[in-house]
Amino acid sequence: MTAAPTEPISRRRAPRGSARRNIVAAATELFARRGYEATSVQEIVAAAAVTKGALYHWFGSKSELLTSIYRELLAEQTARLREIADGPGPVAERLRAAAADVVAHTAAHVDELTVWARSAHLIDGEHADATRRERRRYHDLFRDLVLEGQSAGVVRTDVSATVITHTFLSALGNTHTWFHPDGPLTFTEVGHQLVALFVGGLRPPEPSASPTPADDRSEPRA
Amino acid sequence: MTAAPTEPISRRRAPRGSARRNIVAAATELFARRGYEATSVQEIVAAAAVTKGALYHWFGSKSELLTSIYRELLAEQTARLREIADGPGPVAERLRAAAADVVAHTAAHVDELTVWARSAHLIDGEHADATRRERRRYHDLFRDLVLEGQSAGVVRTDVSATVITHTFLSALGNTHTWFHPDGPLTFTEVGHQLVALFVGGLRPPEPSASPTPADDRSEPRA
Amino acid sequence: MTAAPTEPISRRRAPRGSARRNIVAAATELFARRGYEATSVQEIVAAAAVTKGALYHWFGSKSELLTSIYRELLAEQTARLREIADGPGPVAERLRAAAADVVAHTAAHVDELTVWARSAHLIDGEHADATRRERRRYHDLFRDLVLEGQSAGVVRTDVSATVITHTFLSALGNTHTWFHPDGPLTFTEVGHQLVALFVGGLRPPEPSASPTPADDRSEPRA
Amino acid sequence: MTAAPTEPISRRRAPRGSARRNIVAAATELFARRGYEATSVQEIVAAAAVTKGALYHWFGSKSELLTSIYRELLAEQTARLREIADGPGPVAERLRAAAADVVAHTAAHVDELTVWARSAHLIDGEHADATRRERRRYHDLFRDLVLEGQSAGVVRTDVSATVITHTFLSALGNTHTWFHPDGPLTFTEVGHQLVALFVGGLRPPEPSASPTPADDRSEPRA
DNA sequence: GATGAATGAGAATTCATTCAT
DNA sequence: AATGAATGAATTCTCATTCAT
Repeated sequence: MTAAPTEPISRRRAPRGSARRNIVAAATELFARRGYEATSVQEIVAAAAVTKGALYHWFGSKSELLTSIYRELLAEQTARLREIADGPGPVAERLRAAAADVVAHTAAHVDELTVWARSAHLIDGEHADATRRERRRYHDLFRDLVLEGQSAGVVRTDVSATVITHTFLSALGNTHTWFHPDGPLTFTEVGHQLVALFVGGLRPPEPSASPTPADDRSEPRA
Repeated sequence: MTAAPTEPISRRRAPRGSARRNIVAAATELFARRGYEATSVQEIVAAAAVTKGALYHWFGSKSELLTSIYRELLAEQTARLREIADGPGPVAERLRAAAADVVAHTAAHVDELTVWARSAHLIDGEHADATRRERRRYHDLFRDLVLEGQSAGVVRTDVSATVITHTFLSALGNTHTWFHPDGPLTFTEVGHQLVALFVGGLRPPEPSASPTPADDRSEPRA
Repeated sequence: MTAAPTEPISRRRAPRGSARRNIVAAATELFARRGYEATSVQEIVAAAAVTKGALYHWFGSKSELLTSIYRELLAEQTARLREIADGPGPVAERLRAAAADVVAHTAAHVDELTVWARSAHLIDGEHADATRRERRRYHDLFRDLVLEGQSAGVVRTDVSATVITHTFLSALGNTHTWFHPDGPLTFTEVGHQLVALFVGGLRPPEPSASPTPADDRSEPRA
Repeated sequence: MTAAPTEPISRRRAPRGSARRNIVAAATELFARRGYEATSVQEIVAAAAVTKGALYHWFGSKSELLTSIYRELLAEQTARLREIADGPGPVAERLRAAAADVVAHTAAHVDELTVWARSAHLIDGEHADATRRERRRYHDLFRDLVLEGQSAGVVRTDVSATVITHTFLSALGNTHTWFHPDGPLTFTEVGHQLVALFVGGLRPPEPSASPTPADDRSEPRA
């Protein structure tokens, strides 16, 4: 199942002008640098060198603009994860690959992801719901891989696949709050360590009680 | 008979308690539910059944109100962690206890923590800086415990203590985005699993390359 | 797979009829329901399933569209009134027929008439002036019939023909503010009563002072 | 039953400053001269020499401002009508007095009434509903007087009291569309004629069929 | 300790209209 | 005869904060 097209209503045709592209680029940059709420529509159009009317021609609202940016990212990330999950190789290998891919994608789009993490809660309406559903699908894809690992006996079963998935994705989704490019570790190194931590954490525990948890269905809210 | 003298659009009073306490309670609730930026001072005073003047009497600004809420929490959390860290017992035990305490405290104050996580980036000024420094101290306290574990050989050394700390705290700090009280697991169960995952993840990996990483100093940004 | 190319916010097409007719129909309905000012050109074209370009191809402006709708109606109504006024029969009979015709025509076109009554004051320019002159001619036609009745002694002369005319046309033009199809009376019944009231009101009063008023020339403003 | 106070929420106390008064005066004048929709909030505050914030402190919205102006008028008019209706004297006399009073009040407030007549349809929400209910009460008061006249045998019964009431009030409410101060008749003269026409129209018709119409309950919409 | 009217700058959004295609 | 992206100016409304009382 491919991601639903991100557009609101209407017809298909590649924009002749570059207005839409400029708007997205400017908004991405500004949202990342100053935050969604602290960026005014006026600033976006000024940076994109278009008029307000043009922005509202392409996006129904400021929040739809934010949502659009995130949905494009999410669609791409989902496609990649699906490819890995459906690929060949032992599940342990695919799990490691999936984790590494999340790390890489996160690194490549910290800005956009940061903005969404901070401001998603301000968005409501149809678009937001659709986005949350898509995000939910992404999560489920990852969780299914963990479940497969549990079935294969390579992933501990005393922690639910859902908790494992959320933990890993949360840790990743929060790097922006602490990672500093000027720190002693590069993002690549941090990424390796995160993958190692994740993979290591999956190993079944030493002999001790390990009740198989219910395969729960906690829903992501954002 | 002419219409009664007309009045401005405004608040509505209710039997009052302690003004300051009411303000904090109302603000906490509203910030958590709608977000800091989406909550107006007007709404806070209406919910707290006080006037704007009263709010500005107790808090210098809206952002100081947010900061105050978080600082109180942070102080409490820091004190508890310090007690655990400085307590008796083997480091492995203290690590587990610290993790469990973070989980418990997080559960008890999701709202306040969520708000800060989402909106800290909007705040600046003295108060905010001080708060960030305090938050940094909290993080360092936890990391030092991890370092102690690494020295004692009970914690893997191929992942930096900083990364371990951030990972755990991030996973915890994000529970609000996915935990559902109606889901199959109670928060207590999820908490247990998170601690297990954390503790399990700390174990040194099977024989493989494990270069001791530099004890980096990545600074938390928020 | 990346998201499909994104598209602007806009209209949606439906199987088309005659563009111009569709536009008029859609505009009439929307203007009547929500008001002229509260209806955007965008909404009109959406409802008519045409594009903005098409609307501006047929009508020079939004106000010209409104004017056009009303002028067509007015022309028809004027032609009918002229026929009745110039017809055979005693003036009393023609007066009653004219009143009945106004009632019938009003009933058939409440929407269009309502819109004009409410929004004519917003319109200016050549077209609007011409329309107001035409409307004036319609009024004069009716008034002349009343004057003829006064000369013939079948209509009271203590009230000026102008006041009589305006009163009757106003009462008619306002039915939309109070008539309810679900009420106890059908529009036909209400119409009969209005004609009866009009005709009855024309009778000369019982013996009392009745100075013949100047045949004034108060001009309709809208 | 007195008219409900026109204010939105909140407490009572006479405004210290003259801001509110100035706003109402400026708005009344501008709405009358240019129309409600054609008058911007900016123009109102400029004319009232207050800031936008002050306007929104006293009125929740532009439409609430319009509604307030009308409601005050309506309350006054209702009070006067009630006094007349409940007064002493034969019903025929009270009917004439009521009509004369409506004419006088209309003359004194053409501007405000014109604005409401033209723009009421743009207003919705709570305030508008309340206003329509109040207007409905006014209408009922008048109609009850007509009904009393019908019972007493001084008013024709072949036309329903509701239709009579609406007709008279509509004719009055529409004077603004045609009366010209520069015309041959003063408003006082026109008023006298309208009252004469109304009173004359009430007389039972010459011998002819006159079925007592159902005492209908058509609801005014505006 | 508190009030609440007033500020003033700026926010998002709407809209009739144009014009290159 | 029609398209639809783009315009640009204006619109209503919000909001944290102040200050005379």
